[in-house]
Amino acid sequence: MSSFPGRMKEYSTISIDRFDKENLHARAYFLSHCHKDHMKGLKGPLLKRKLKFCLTVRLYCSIVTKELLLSNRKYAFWEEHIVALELDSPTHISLIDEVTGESEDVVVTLLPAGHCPGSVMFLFEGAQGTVLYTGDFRLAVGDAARMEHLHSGDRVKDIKSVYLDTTFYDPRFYQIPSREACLIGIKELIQDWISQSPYHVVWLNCKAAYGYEYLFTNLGEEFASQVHVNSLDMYRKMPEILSYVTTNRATQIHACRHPKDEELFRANRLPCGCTSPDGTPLRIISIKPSTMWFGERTRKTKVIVRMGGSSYRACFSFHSSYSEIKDFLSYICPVNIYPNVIPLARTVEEDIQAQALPEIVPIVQTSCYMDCTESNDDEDDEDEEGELLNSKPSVLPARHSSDPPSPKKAPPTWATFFKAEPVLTDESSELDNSQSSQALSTYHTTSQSPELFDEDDESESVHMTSSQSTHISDGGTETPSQLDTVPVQAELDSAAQSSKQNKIQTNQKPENDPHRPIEKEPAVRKDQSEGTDCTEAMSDSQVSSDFDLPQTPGSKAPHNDELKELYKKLASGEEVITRRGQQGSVCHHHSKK
DNA sequence: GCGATCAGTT
DNA sequence: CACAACTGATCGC
Repeated sequence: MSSFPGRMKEYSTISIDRFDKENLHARAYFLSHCHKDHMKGLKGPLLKRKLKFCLTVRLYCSIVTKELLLSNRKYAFWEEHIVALELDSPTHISLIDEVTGESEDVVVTLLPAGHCPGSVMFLFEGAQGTVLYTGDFRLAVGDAARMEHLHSGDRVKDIKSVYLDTTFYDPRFYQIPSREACLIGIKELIQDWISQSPYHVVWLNCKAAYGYEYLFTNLGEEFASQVHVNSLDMYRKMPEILSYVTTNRATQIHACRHPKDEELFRANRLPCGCTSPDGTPLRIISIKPSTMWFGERTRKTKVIVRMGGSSYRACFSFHSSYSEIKDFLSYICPVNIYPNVIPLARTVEEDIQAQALPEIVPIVQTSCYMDCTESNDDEDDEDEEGELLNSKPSVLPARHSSDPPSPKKAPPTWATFFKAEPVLTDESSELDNSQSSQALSTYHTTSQSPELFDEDDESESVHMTSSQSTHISDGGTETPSQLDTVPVQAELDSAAQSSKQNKIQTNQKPENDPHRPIEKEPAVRKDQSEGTDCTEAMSDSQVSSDFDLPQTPGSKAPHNDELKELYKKLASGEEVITRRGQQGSVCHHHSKK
């Protein structure tokens, strides 16, 4: 769950994925994807009112996100204020203060995030440096290298800060099976089941959130059928999704939902109530997509787990694993890393502090991130079994250096979800309980034994239970909403105009940036281990017991009082250097050669 | 009655 | 069993 307060240190007049409280004063808004925890305040009356007076305020997002957002009427009032941007198209934006007229320019580029349809990362470039807000993301190892706009020429851009999806930023979540592997497991399970008879059906127990669409499309493709869902409205303009989903219940694959669906399932009913035409009871299995993770040295990774009876869990993750995050970071080598997800259960006392902690605190400041893992074997948390595949380098993906970025290669498979071509759509039925069930077709007589999926029960170290508490007290001292009811300066919305093909050069080096990385070579060789001075530590205030990251060597934990002061300063927008005791320490980036 | 928040569930 | 959302209780306006 995102706990990003909305604003970044470098470009504080814009708000991202957060629309309440202080964010009401932003000059521009950005939405990385359409999940509720990133839309806090977005339908609020305060914001609605602001839009009436602030004529230059816009909401920037991907085309798909705009489509999904507007498919919910509660956000319809945004329609005239949304600027939908193409992926990978640097766009100039003027951030205008409508009161003073002062203005700041940034160039934003949307990068595919692979988290759900329409999800993007925002790359901002301007006078305050290049910063990346990742939103939530699921990228595979090596994906960063394939993103053209992270590069300038044949080297990685100097990235000052990254605001990072830290959901699984913990060595416990070292690996999560790839999308492809998960898909294969799910396909096998489904194949084995539905091929037994037309009465064998599967229910995909998906949560009410975007992100399962690629499952639907792949399964639809694989089994030459469509997946039953509750509604098609949101996909109205997304033909490549639309063609694989249906509201017709006569299919063997369901992803429909009902408030009591689990209960219904236990009674051998589908959420939609579908039954077979001839009264033969359906044989239903449920498959619940859920995240499964494995330690660094775990050899086999089960992708399907039988829960007993006819329910299964299938591996599925919306977020990158620890090793995927590491790979991403080690490639882009940001100077600062700020967590977007702070998973900790605070004590009451800490909660008090938290009220004054609206701002993000860097968890890492270093000019060389990688190699850090070399030194500390992040508590070998429970990868008991020594196994092969202990290729240490896996932490630090080898390739890079000599590998010139290959932006040509197909970026994260989700590219297709970023298209939203208008398409004529019919409206579809509702839940008319009863008939309408044409005979279930597709009768595969290939009966098979149900034992495909990874069935290695050798002590595998799977999931641990931790408490990724979603209770992070809402940062931000509530300030009386000084709703800027300001005179409107009908400044042309040239601001909102996309001047595409602005291949901006990113060699701007903000002069007054104390954190400025020293001539960074993006490409990182992973062989030398000079990284002992690299830091990998969360600000103590942010560290939950779940994370236990080693503290920066040579640094000391600030006391509560110090932290309080710091938070106050941050809250007031005062410039604060939060650099943590690692002054002279530098991770030299060796040239790629 | 609406919305925000929290606790509990899934 | 790890996401993200829904439900219901409570509180305030």
